[in-house]
Amino acid sequence: MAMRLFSTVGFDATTVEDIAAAAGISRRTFFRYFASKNDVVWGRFDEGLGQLRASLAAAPATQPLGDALREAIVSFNALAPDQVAVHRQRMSLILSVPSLQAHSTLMYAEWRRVVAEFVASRTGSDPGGLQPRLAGHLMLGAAVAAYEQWLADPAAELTELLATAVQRASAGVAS
Amino acid sequence: MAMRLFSTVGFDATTVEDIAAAAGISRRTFFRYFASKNDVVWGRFDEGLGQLRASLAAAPATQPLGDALREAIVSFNALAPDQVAVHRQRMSLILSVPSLQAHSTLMYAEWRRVVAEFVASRTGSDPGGLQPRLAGHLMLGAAVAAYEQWLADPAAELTELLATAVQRASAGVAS
DNA sequence: GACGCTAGTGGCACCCTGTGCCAATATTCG
DNA sequence: CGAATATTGGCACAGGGTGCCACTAGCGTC
Repeated sequence: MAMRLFSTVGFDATTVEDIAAAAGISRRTFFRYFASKNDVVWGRFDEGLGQLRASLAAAPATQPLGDALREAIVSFNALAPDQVAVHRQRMSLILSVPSLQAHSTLMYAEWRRVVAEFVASRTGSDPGGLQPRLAGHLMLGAAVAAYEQWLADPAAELTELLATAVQRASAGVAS
Repeated sequence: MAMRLFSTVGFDATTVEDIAAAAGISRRTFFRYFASKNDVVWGRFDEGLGQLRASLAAAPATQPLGDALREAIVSFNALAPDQVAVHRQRMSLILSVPSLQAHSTLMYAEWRRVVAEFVASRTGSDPGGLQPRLAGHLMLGAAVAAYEQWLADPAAELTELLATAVQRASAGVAS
């Protein structure tokens, strides 16, 4: 609903007042449902993080670190066909609107933490150490690069781009 | 000057009004020197980017891609001993204050572009392609991970952390 | 020195996001 | 039904950021 406004009027040009009016609630109430205007675009991202965490935890211990990460990240970003258009819209906003681009970093921080903790648990190291932290950053970088590429090329397959990018990036993760 | 306020009072608690007053100018004039309060912390970052670009361009063509990137990034972040404390302060703010953390993404975008363009020029590919873009993200991830580690451990050597992190990350950059 | 041009400055009003506070209104439970 | 409790909405406010305009400082020219 709000997304419709964002895509027609533009994110910056849409005020919280507008969104609230469209939703039939007051401005004040809007801020009880969303911590910020930015958060509207992200939906239930934190729930998705739980899935990612679970998916990583479920990886067989015999599976190489890089493979486990790749599979989890790819499936984390798998989409039902009818959601592709919406998701493309969403990601397009996140990666192109400065305000959202900036805000994304705060969302990604948690995402990186999930990856770092998994890597730490696998290597028996401190999640705050260089290797797990680096792994989080590299995996994130790969994912974002894949998304940018996906948005730039409508014909491209997100899943493939992600697999390729994560694959390459994981070369730097192996101890 | 403004940094002093940030480190004593805190970034969020310091208003633009405060900064302007401390600098002996008006609020309105402040915004003619800085596009935003966030930008105060970044100083002349774009000038530094020019150096990075030049440093990369100056790398001998025979030097492997990864080595060229590592050397350029390490020297880009080299500091005179008397600037270490200030820089630590600055980076600590950038990496811990949410508002600055978010804003940093916008700064990093240019940084990544520099790396991507260099990689593209080396591999004769499109700077907007997956590989150069991925290289930008991986190098950035490595650099940020190194910085986080540096801040977490006062005894650590930034140069070494950067070299290590970039070294690992560049495994994913080689064609 | 007087004049006019220009760049820098500051003040003002304004919009927007985000938050604290409190009254009003639903909703649920006894 | 009545009381306890969420949910809501209105209001006022702080703070970042911007457009507009008047004022002033500086500087070259005559």
